[in-house]
Amino acid sequence: MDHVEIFKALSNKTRLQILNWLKEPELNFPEQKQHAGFDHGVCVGQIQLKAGLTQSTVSEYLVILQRAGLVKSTRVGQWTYYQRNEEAFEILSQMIRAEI
Amino acid sequence: MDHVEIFKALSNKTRLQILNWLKEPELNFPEQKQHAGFDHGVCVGQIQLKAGLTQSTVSEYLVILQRAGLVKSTRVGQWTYYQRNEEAFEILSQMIRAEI
DNA sequence: AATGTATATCGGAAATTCCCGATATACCAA
DNA sequence: TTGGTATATCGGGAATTTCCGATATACATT
Repeated sequence: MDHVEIFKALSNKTRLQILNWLKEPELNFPEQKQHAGFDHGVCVGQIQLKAGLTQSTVSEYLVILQRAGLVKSTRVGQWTYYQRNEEAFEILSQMIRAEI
Repeated sequence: MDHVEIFKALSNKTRLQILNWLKEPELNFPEQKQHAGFDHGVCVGQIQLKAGLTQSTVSEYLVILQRAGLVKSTRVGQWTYYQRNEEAFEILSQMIRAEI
């Protein structure tokens, strides 16, 4: 786990917002409820709508978060669902308390 | 407290090292012991020697860490001593657990 | 006052990040 | 197979960060 890579992933307002939105998918992405549940997280299109940036930028941001280990992705049909990796935040919290 | 500013400050290998060195000044900066104690932290020159970067770069990095609230500085004579702001790390750890 | 030392600030070249539009890939439906 | 939708990747202009050398500022000593 590369500390610098994690902090870089967190050094962007939009990426922090995405992580925050993914804490409560039902609340922040109500539109997805009709098409799919939230079992595997939220699909890129929904996140893009809320972020107000282009599809390519949001897709790239999600890859950055995933490479840092902060989110996990699941492919279902033509959709990719992203969800938080809560374990990573717990480890990061401990790491800041003990290692940094 | 600006989250993005804090994470940007932590997104650099040298700055993470400096923060880590400042956890144990006696161990990491033994040379300073003769001239001054560690009551107010470690002076810029000592940190620069260990970092192996130029004086201007290290001074700038310390300002970045200070603006993020991660270190505190004390001016004594012609020296500026920097020490960790432990409270900030505790708050950051909690913030990652609860807010992010 | 003049000189020396410690730190801060300035100006800039190179590298990286931000965010875009265009295009490629993957899957689904008719 | 053809066309439509969802996501990923590519290429790049603009902004930011990295790190440097030069210079400015602050303090101490003589």
